Amino acid sequence: MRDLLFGSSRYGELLNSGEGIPTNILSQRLKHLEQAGIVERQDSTQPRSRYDYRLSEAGLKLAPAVRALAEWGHSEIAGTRPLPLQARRRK
Amino acid sequence: MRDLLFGSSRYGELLNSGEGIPTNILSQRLKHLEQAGIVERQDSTQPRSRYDYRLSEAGLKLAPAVRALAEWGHSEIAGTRPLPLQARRRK
DNA sequence: CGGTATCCACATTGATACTG
DNA sequence: CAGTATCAATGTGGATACCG
Repeated sequence: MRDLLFGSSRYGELLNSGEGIPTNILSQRLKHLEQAGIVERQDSTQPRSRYDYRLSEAGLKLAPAVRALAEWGHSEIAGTRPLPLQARRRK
Repeated sequence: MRDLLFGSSRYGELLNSGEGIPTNILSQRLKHLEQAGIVERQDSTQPRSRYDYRLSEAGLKLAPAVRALAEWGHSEIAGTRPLPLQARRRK
């Protein structure tokens, strides 16, 4: 969710966003989030990409919570990074 | 954490706060949270109580995140209740 | 009152290999 | 590129009984 909020929309981007998440876990999470109505998957318009993942309306509403958690982490847990100031614009 | 934020400070209160949480889980979570520096336990000054649990400084800083999550739940998930407007004052 | 001790079920993560 | 399949390890939650 954090990565979807801040620019990633392709599977490969999520996979290499620094988490080191395995492919099966990522795919499982995306599936769960999609079933929960938080993430939407659509065919990609981009050249080398097949799908675009984006947050649904309900998912976008979680942005403040994600941000609050990230800020807490950054202030209380060493080695965690702050979030970008703005969610990246949709293309 | 939610219950600690909104008035509960005794084990029994947390146990009967509507979650239906078993004693072993509650105690385990309190232990974890204490080790994580989010919750503090101290001897109670109250008559029939032995301990008081309260959020540490770091724990209190999670309040906005807890609130944001609760608000999301209340707006998106049927049957979840909103949070009180204010955290209850310390006695 | 505030916990432990068991025991079990299920969820979650992860590494790794493979596929259309 | 975007996944699935497999297997093992660990985490998490829950019911229930018991304890000082």
